[in-house]
Amino acid sequence: MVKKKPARSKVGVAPVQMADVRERIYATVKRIPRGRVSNYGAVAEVAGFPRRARLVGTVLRTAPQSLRLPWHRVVNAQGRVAFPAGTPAFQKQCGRLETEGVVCRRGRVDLNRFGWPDRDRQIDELLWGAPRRAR
DNA sequence: GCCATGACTGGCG
DNA sequence: GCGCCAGCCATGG
Repeated sequence: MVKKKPARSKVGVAPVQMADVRERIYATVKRIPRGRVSNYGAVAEVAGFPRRARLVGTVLRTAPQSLRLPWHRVVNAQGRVAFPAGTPAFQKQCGRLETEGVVCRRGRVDLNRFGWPDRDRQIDELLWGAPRRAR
């Protein structure tokens, strides 16, 4: 069976208030444990806004520095740093992750190992019957 | 108020 | 692994 469309339509997406959205996203990002990483889609979902990954990016980009958010713990769904390789932000993010024990090679991290929440790993176990250690 | 932009994502070649 | 594309949508000029 061919899944035709990813159905990325507005259907099923609840309307939200940005003030509330920001609060929740800030809180969610703060909840990411040290030494773990999450991705935009996951943060959005945990915060209660499924399919709003891009919104997380926007919120983080416009977040005041004074909040001291652990934004470096958020990467994209491919487990890669969202900034272009070589940029200051890229290097800073990668560096901070390594400081926390997250292996960041060429802007890439292993979500199976460091991903938060653990849903991905659980899916992996469902598929393979046993935890697979990524390298 | 319109329009381009982007810290996204998943599918496909 | 990489690039391109379509869909989505808040932000900023």
